[in-house]
Amino acid sequence: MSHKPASRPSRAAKPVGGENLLFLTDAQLRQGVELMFFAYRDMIADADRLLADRGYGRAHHRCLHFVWRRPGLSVTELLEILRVTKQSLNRVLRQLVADDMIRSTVGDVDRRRRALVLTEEGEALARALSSAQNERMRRVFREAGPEAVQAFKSVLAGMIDDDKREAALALIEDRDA
Amino acid sequence: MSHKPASRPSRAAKPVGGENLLFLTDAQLRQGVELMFFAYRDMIADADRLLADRGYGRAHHRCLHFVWRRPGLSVTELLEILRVTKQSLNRVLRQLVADDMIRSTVGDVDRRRRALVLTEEGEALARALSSAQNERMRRVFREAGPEAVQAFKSVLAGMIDDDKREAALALIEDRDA
DNA sequence: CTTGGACAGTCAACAAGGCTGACGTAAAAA
DNA sequence: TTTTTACGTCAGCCTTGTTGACTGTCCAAG
Repeated sequence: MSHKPASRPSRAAKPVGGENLLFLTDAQLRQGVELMFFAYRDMIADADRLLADRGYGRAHHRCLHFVWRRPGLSVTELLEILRVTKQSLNRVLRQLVADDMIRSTVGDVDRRRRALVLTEEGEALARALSSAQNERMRRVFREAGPEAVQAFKSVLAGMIDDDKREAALALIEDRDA
Repeated sequence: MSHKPASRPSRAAKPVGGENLLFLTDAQLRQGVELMFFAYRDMIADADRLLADRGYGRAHHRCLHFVWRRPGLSVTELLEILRVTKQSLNRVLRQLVADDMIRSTVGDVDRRRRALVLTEEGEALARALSSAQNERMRRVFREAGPEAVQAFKSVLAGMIDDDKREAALALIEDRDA
């Protein structure tokens, strides 16, 4: 998927091996990295404001979000998604359970596992956070158009570690239509 | 906010005003946000490994990076780019100066300002960090092709806060060709 | 059946790096 | 001269990352 044959025999600017590879200079690559920094910084800020109101941080956000998207997942599964240590997650998780945002129940088949699900209040917050970020996304996507959005997503997907890409893409799949 | 199809007087489920707006559903937007999370997580990990070897963190990385890209910038300018408080920056900056990575000299025209520049050692580290991230970017960009890269950058630029976009784009401009 | 290893989860203690607020100094601007 | 600006620093707080030890559960080999 994704590709886009990089065709275009160029001819003008700076042909290299029959192709224009100007978009692969160090400066171009660096710009990509820096744009990720700035875009991520501002994107996350929308939700941060909502979280601050309730005394939560980004860790709570990430936790709520993925429990929302994968109700019933275990602590270990969540750890793999977030790539933090158990205690980092557990501290936040304990808080969210105490605040009645997340319910943690003993697993049916394996009683060592916990099944994590959002309460109604938790889901309301998860949805509010998602909406805050979607507003920005919607404006940008609309201005960019469907093809640019597709390209944007392909490039981001390509940046995920090879051995984790499949899991990540499966995770973000739309599941409730 | 956050509705579903953002208009559409129903009818079928596709064309609106002659265009297909399926790429603007909440699920699509959420996928964009999540892809940013996963891509950023893995992109930053490359540099993190290098930093950990020297006992530095991401704060040091950001600091080194922007002093590298804008040699001679002042503390206040750096604060505006990073959006952190003076104390957060100063803690890290003091360390980097002590480690002889950054040199802080009194400004020429305004002696209240400090002009921050990298030492040779600092520049070597900044380049190494950049290279680590460029490797991933290069592979992804090459696979995506120039048009997708252009789209990717446009979308990211669109995500930056309106009132900060100009400054950010000016900052990432190639300056030494 | 028992026992030992592996796995899931919890908790304690610590470090990094954000934050606010207050204060001091030097230099520029009014 | 007075005020404002740029910078540095102290004290103290909070979130969120880390490691390491611990409990409880499952499963398989003896």
